[in-house]
Amino acid sequence: MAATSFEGSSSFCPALGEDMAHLVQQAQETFALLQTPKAISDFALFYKSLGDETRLKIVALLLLRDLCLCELVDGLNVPTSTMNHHLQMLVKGGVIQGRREGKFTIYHLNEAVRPYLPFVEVK
Amino acid sequence: MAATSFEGSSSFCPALGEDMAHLVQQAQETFALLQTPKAISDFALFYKSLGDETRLKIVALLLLRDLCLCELVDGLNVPTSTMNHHLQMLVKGGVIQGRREGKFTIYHLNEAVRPYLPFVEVK
DNA sequence: ACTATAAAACTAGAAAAATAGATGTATAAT
DNA sequence: ATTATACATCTATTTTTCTAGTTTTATAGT
Repeated sequence: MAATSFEGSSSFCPALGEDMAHLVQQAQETFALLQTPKAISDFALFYKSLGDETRLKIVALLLLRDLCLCELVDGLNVPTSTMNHHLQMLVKGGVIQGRREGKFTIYHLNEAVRPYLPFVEVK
Repeated sequence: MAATSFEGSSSFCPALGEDMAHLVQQAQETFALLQTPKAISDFALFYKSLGDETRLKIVALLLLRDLCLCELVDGLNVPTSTMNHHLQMLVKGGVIQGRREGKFTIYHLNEAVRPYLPFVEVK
């Protein structure tokens, strides 16, 4: 019945069904990213949170020193609610943390992410 | 006329207008990211292109070896046109490159981006 | 060579889902 | 009461995904 030599594959690609299934399995064993649904969703959130020009400017300022929301509003000239929205995206992405100090919330870059910011000058 | 001590600033934030303007200027001098509109847009595109679960899976597979579109379709089980769209986003983001070989387009990870992929196991 | 066929990749367009940004209100600290 | 932040909601825009159709390349047959 089967007209082709490869069961389950109707493709003439370089690597057929069997080969790709094997490669996908190898990737799952190699990268923590692929081992749980949460892992991959966390990584996607991390990159997504950095994929916006305003948020990159926020990160650049936080690389120099910790800043509160109102300072960032002042420096980058965006509305408070918009700034708050962007800061929460960066918190969800694991890029920054906020700590309450009196009536201010001071935002701080997670040091662990520094190596993954290509625009940081490495001396 | 001015009721406050700081012209142009109505804020009692830790750092006021003058201070923030200075910090923003310092950031512009420090980070190439902030020096041209194209630079920041390129970085945003880079991160945006990685901020999607399907595209992270593509990158994981391309870390193992070069693959054509149809192999990725076979391995990740998404429609051809959807895969093509994601591959073009990754190309625009500077994460991968494609080269035509006969009727295939082989996609290849740009080696320069490896250090910025946190999910790569470093041995 | 010429034609027909099929595979692989690309493109166009639209529906569905997610996000950016604005407005207004609520909470917390001084 | 004032200031700083958080939140809830809404609209406009963007992104994701899919269907369908087109182009390019390779192969088979004549």
